[in-house]
Amino acid sequence: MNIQQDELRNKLSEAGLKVTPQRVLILEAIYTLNNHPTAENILEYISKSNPNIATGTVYKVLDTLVQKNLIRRVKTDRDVMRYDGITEKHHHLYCNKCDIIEDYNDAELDEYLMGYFKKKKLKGFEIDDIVLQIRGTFHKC
Amino acid sequence: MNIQQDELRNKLSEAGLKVTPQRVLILEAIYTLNNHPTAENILEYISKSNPNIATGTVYKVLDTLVQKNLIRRVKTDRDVMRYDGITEKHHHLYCNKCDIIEDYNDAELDEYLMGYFKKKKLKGFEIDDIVLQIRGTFHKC
DNA sequence: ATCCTATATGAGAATTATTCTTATTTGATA
DNA sequence: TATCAAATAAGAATAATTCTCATATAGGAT
Ligand SMILES: [Mn+2]
Ligand SMILES: [Mn+2]
Ligand SMILES: [Zn+2]
Ligand SMILES: [Zn+2]
Repeated sequence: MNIQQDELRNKLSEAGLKVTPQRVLILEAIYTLNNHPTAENILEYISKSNPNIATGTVYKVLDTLVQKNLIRRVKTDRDVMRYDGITEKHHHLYCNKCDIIEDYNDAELDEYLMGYFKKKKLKGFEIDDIVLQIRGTFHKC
Repeated sequence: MNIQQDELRNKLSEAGLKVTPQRVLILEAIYTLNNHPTAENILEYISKSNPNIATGTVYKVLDTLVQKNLIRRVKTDRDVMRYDGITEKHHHLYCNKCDIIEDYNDAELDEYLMGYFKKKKLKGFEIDDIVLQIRGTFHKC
């Protein structure tokens, strides 16, 4: 995991952020814990190896990372925030039966949508980004 | 507004819910306050005419209405819940500059997407519903 | 029309997620 | 190695939501 550590450190300093152990740990946790962890998930994971990290620090760092586009917030209809380490365009499958949010990549569809909205301009609105929230149920659930 | 009141009462009893003044008021508030109000928005609106409604009741009723599919929760990346009185399929424009979430209807696109995912089965996942979250900026913002 | 009872509400305490405050520590730069 | 703006720890504070329970009420039964 040391090689990744260097990547993480680079990401942070490229974003103009001081490289602190807490920030590295939090980024690492987000990449390791897939399925769009909550602040609490992250805190819990880190606490195992590093029980002295402060709750407030986790929230503060998460905000900073979002601000610098190193991570993203995930839209949900729950009152707990979830975070996404993948900043490249992708969509989400939301399960009705459990709280898994799975990534869904579809370059073909993205291309279609890009073309579709290039033609069909929405009056009064400049589109930055389109994410599909696909609700449904995993067979395993 | 009395004609609508009857509709609201019908909706409630058709859903198997007792028709209480609070439930009618809350449904009415959601339809009146467009832009996907929060519980607080709803409470504030109702309190003008009905200052004795309890906060807990608003949350309780909102949950009940969601359960019975009379309203929907709206996915956001904020920690306040928002509600949608429109239960028919539609998409959302999220503004980067303000907290407006505007409805977007597009039957043509819906049809395309339905066809697209009918062919392209997602392995292990049964799709119920697809909502586009279109992020961007309103020109006025 | 009145009664009955399961259900809903009001009031406010409790909980949960998140933010804020402040003293202390630390990463990066010179 | 010294400097200092920025970051963290600790825990108090706040905001959103949920819970508890005593009282009220909608709607079916009488
Ligand atoms: Mn994702
Ligand atoms: Mn809507
Ligand atoms: Zn599931
Ligand atoms: Zn706006």
